[in-house]
Amino acid sequence: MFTIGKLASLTSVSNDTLRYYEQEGLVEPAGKSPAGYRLYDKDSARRIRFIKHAQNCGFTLAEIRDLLVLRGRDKACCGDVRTRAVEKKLQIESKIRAMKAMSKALDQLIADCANETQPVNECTIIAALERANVKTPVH
Amino acid sequence: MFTIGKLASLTSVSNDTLRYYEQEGLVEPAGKSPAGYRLYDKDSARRIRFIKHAQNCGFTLAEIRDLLVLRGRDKACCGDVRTRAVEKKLQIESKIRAMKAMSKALDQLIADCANETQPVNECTIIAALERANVKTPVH
DNA sequence: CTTGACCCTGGAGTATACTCCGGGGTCTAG
DNA sequence: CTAGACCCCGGAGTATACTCCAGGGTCAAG
Repeated sequence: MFTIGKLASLTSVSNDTLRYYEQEGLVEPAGKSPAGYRLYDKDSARRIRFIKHAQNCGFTLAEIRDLLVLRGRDKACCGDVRTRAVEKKLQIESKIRAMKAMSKALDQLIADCANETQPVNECTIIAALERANVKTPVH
Repeated sequence: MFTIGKLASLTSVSNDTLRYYEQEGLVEPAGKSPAGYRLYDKDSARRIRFIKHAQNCGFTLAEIRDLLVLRGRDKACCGDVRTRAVEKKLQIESKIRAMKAMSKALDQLIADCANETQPVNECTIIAALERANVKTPVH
């Protein structure tokens, strides 16, 4: 069990952010010291890392809360829980496709840059994106 | 040449957002009508779609402006331009890895949900993420 | 028993990316 | 020539995700 500052340095997240996450229902301290200090354990650190990964994947805190709830339900593994998981997966996959297209486009750009004799094609990136026929999800 | 409303409906973006993008230096109308109406062409629509794709990939508007500038430079294809492209690519690839890990984790979750006899493993998502050993870039 | 490093709460402030509004011009169809 | 649908600008408001105080308590070391 350690205090907030330790968790903060373990996860490269500020104390304020951790308190904010708690306020938003994303993490709960494992306990509290007599003086009212928040106390955390290794699972807390895992949870924070998960949140950061998910954020890095483009999820909002609200969505991440959903994912965590989804993970938390030990039994109620039916209907909407599964549906949400499938939804998220489709979302992620569409993002991956978009990102791969971007990556390819950048490859092209980098390649064009490599042989400096050729000027950069005006539309390298856009063309690559359009070839990839990526669908941007409508929010 | 068409007006802002048309571009808005073509790209599923609001008039306000288009004006905001202009203000932020992401798009310029191809021209203006005598009355001062913004006039756009097909390239404008492409550009907007590019912005949306890039946003969907987790780029900020500031970064997208960079990407567009990068794309725009017909000659100055050296040094920092190339460097930035390489940087972006690394960024994207790290995100793709993280997203693949998320996707796999969700697969597992969905699979667990499929045979409802088994309760959901408490740590399915987190465990998968940790197996994937994803590095979250420090901003 | 004080100093410095830590913790608490509540609330205000910031950056990003829109979104909405008021007040007013433009333009096309009837 | 007027009604309705469109456009303009400037500025205020909103949601998200922090970030930074102020004012005060806790605690281990010297």
